[in-house]
Amino acid sequence: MSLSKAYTASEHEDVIYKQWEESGAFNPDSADPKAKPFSIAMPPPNATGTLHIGHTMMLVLQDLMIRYHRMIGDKTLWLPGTDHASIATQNKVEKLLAKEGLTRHQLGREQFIARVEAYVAESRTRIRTQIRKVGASCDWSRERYTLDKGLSRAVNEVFIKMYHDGLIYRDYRMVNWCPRCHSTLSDDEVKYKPETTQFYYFKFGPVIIGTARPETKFQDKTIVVHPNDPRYKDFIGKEFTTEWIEGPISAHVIADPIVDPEFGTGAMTITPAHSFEDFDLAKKYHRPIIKIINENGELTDQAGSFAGKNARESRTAIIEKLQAKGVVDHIDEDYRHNLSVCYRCDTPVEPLPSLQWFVNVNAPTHRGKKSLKELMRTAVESGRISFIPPRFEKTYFHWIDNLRDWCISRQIWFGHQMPVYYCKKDKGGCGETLVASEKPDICPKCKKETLVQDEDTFDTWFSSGLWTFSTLGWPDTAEEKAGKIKKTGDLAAFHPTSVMETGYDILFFWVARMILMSEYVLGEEPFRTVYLHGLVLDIEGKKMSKTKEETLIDPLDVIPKYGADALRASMLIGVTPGNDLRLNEVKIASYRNFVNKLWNIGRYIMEFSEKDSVTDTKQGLSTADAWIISRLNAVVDEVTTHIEQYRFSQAAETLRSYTWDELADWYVECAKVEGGKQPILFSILRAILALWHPFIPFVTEALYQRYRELAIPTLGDKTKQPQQLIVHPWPRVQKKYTNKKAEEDFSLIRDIIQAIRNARVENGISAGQKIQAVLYSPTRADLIRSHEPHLKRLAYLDFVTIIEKGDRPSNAVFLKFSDVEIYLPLGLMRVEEEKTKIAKQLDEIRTQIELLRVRLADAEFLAKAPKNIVKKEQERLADFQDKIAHLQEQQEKFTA
RNA sequence: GGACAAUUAGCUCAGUUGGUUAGAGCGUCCGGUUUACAUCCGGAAGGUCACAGGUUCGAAUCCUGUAUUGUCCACCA
Repeated sequence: MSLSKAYTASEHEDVIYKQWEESGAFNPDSADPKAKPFSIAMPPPNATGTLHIGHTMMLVLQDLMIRYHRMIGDKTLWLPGTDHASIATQNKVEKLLAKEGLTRHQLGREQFIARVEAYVAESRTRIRTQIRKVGASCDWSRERYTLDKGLSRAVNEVFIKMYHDGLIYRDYRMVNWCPRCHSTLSDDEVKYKPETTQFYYFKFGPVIIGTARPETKFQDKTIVVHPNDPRYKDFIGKEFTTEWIEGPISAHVIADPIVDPEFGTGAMTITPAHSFEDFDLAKKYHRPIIKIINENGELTDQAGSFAGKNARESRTAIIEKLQAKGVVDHIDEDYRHNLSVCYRCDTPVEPLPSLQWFVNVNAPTHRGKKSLKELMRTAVESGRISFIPPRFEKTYFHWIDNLRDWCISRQIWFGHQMPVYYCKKDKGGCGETLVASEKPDICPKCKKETLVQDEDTFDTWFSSGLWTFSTLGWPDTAEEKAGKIKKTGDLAAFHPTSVMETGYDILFFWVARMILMSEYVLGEEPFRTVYLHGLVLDIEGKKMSKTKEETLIDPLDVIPKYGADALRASMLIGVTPGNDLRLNEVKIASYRNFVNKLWNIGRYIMEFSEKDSVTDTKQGLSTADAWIISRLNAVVDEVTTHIEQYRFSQAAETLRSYTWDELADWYVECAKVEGGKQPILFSILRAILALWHPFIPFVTEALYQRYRELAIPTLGDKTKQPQQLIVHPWPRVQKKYTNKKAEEDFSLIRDIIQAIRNARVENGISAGQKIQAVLYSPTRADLIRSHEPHLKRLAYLDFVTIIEKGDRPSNAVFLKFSDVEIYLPLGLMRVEEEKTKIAKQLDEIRTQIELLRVRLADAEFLAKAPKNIVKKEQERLADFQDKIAHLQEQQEKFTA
């Protein structure tokens, strides 16, 4: 079967993926057990539906690293999975239910969870297919899900461990509450939206106070001012009665330096239950915490006639009422601040006091008495974990410094339920709180069957924080004795993982928490390198969103159209770590062309190159042969270094330039002239297919399989030819093929041809028209003579004269490289244009010469610059002077 | 308010520790179906590397400041 003229990705991709999967290549168990391990835990996509372009980004980068390491012979594991994503998934299903006119409360916890599980099962199936579409070579036999039994056990074990270590506590504290999700949110789960709103000034007893949230102020009975504020000095400690929303209220004035005299009127009231700062103040001065807003966002009985009404919606009515009482001093209509909203549903967050579970990040742990904060910090400070790009280390440290205790309980139904049991007093129990991995039948204290499990579930990041090791069989694969941990199985083989590759947007949510968990639980880092990629933006530089269909790139639309390889290339080339990527369809289409070009290079080599004379190689290599092989050697070296240094884009750029500019444009053309080049062409093809494979696995695999069918002997290459490219050894640098002489010789031939082509176009010679050339060179005539057929074909010449000495033609276009002079006697030569061109060149070179002369006359430069640089500059000057002499010579010929 | 990026050709972006005349892709212009590829080939035009200082023999690259854009963090009632 021959290859088609154009590469149609959709005809190959699914077939090839199936072959890979069935071959077992994805599973590290098929690698040499003694090989060096390389592992990546795939960031588990949320089980909320479908993959988007951001997921493709991570898959593509990770697959590149995984394929490279597999090819260099590492025991390579890429472990895939999905995250139950408690709030996100619950919200999604709630939205679906809403379409049926149902709420989760109507269904009840059990039925609701069943609905969510069904939805998740469907999502997971869909996600698996989508991951395959991108070409991700992950080990499906080790796929995990955060709600798997083993992983759920891991969550309980860690919680219990922390509890007994004194790191977990339950407290009535201010939390971020989302009235829509009906749950707490951690500090990181709160987003801020700039907003312009009203800021109200009220006459409150003797002072005027300002607020943006009058609906929280029903029971404000304390005024705070700055102790040194002269305006209020006399009021401090005084008590008074004032007219307020629901009638007169008595309040008194205290002083605290927390108040900023510059802000508003410099006087504020304390709302203990609905502001983080006020809560702390209220505790400091022993004020009662009175809840004005409940968990539904409604006003409580404390709001008198407003009780039961939505708090935010009541604001206008409250203001009207206060206005009627003449309490409103004035209203600032242009108050700009940030509104706190839920990161999952955009609903304004209500700070309110609530009884929740927290992780203490400052208390000493059993790991050398270091706090969790310190553990997180030292893992990076010590250099055990490094970031790419490194600047994110600063961001990470800054986050740690500002970290407060982590609220881990959520009032969400879907997730890991807290392993906490209460002996209920209202059932006749003793009120004991019990933390245990399994529910005990009876209360161990009062021996009654009165235990009820805590209804709350864990913050989803608590479980995903364990991802690098819970997926490798922890806790069964580790044993801790006297502070020493013994790992077994996959955990011993693959942890710490090698690289964590993810978007910088979840640095805090996830990356930091994985470091926390692994350092605490295992006393080792979860990964050695953190590679952070940027966001995928649309052409306008905005984050892609489903609502903007015109600029949205959906991998599932694009892959069938352009191929997964094209999409992969467009996300790998011209992209640098940590920087956002603007993506559009035009870019993907251009890489489709790029893939097709590679296909055709392969197709030419395998199906059109001359098949005879395998023996030719015995006669030695031609200049072109030696050159392309020498260059390949350099390219293998460069590409390998770039990949090892995580410079993927530069690796691809190096390869692209070799494949196009050297192999396709020059060597293949020379091979046509010289003939009988199959062994070399095949050898090079195989190497570049291997080098390209991590970037564009499908087209390279498709070509390789055809290659194997043909079984053409290659040049001195004894490396194994496995059935599939995915397990082909990575090309190695072979120093004996490095040939600087051939590189120099060939570049002279190339320069000559290019100069002739250029002169042809500039003199209006049509592409098909053959011309004559006279080449003069005292030292390189033999080399040129041996490339006469090349010159003829590639520069479109019908007659070439090559001489060492003697007369040169006059009235011809004249070009020069080192001692090679080229004369093109063109009948219709454009004399004026030639003259102008020469004059322009002379100008440019003279400027350069002037610069160089100044530099080389500079004593400081000569004294301080390295010798090789000085030497280079001297050579350049000589070169320029040489050139200028020839240009002048040429000029004279025209004027003659 | 603090921090971090980015600013290089019309567009999207590279440019590894400072060292030739700063590169690529796309786009533009001119020419072309030469038996792998028009999803192609040949040729060309196009940049005072945001701005102002500084360090250096030498700066797109290092330092300081400014401007613009973006992101993150904090947040005052």
